Amino acid sequence: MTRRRNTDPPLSTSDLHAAVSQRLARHDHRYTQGRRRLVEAILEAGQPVTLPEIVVVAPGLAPSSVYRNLDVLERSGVVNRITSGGDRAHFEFAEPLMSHHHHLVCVDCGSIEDVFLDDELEASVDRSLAEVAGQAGFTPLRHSLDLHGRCAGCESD
Amino acid sequence: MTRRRNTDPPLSTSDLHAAVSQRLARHDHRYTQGRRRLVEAILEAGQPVTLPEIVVVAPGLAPSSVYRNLDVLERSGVVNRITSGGDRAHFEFAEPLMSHHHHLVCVDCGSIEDVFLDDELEASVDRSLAEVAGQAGFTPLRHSLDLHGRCAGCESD
DNA sequence: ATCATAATGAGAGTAAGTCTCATTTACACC
DNA sequence: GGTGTAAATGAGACTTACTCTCATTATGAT
Ligand SMILES: [Zn+2]
Ligand SMILES: [Zn+2]
Ligand SMILES: [Zn+2]
Ligand SMILES: [Zn+2]
Repeated sequence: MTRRRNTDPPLSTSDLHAAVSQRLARHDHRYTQGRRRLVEAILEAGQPVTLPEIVVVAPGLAPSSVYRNLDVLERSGVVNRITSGGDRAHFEFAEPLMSHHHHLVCVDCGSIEDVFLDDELEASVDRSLAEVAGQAGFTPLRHSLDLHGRCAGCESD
Repeated sequence: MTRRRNTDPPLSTSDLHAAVSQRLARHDHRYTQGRRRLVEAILEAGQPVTLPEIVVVAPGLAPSSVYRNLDVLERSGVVNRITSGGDRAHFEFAEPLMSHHHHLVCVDCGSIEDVFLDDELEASVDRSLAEVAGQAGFTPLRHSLDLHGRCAGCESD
């Protein structure tokens, strides 16, 4: 598994758009204005976002279209859907558009924050998971590692 | 974080019931017949189960009561809710009623299988997570580590 | 046994997310 | 720049996993 590292420089906005366009084209999808605005809304957020958060940042986007396009972007490898944060799904850019990382999930408010672990630990995790997967006849795609707890805001209440 | 290990002997059924009863009592809840049957259904499954799977194994349990009781059991520290497997939540016994472990999540069928990693890796993971949590002012409770991929059944299609 | 309180269950209600379909937009070709 | 074709859009109906309500029943303490 080769992946973007914490120490890699971030993609520029134009590189991001180019990469998204390329991935959509590979799946015979068009990079329309609505999808551009959706991608920019996720980029501006800088953290995993829910649908209402997207619509606030990018008003005028129809919820039904945003849902459909998040689906298209997910299937095209542009975004990841995160289901750890309560009843609303969060979305963020998928690797390699974003460096490999993990999440602090608040059990009270459901907010999700990105964190980066060092590459040695990631390698050990992948090795161990590959081993148990092999024993189960399971074909690995990616791992997710969340720390559940209370964020600074909720802890102080 | 002290936790049950892979190498610990499993709890006997009567020990399980006693532990569940104690945890419920601690939260001023009663260990009723319905809750006993629910706990036994989860025990018999031996893997994380969804509500329909519970109702098949334990017919006669009213879905509304099962949902309510899964909630009570979760708040009492008896079961964990797993939301990684598609649109239905899966439930399993929480630590320390079950040894600490992780999940193989099939991206096609949503099934979830338990896997156990060695204690050294778990310790490294906890150490790294504690570090990034501290930097973010985040209070850790537990980690979750899933491997997403395709199970043997779905891969062969 | 009695009592106070918690649990039950049938069904109504909620809300995140999906589907439908008439209209609009994007791209390929000229 | 026009034209044609297939994909994308969006308003709203629909689905469904789950929660809530409330009249009835089971539970455990005394
Ligand atoms: Zn993230
Ligand atoms: Zn990782
Ligand atoms: Zn498990
Ligand atoms: Zn672990």
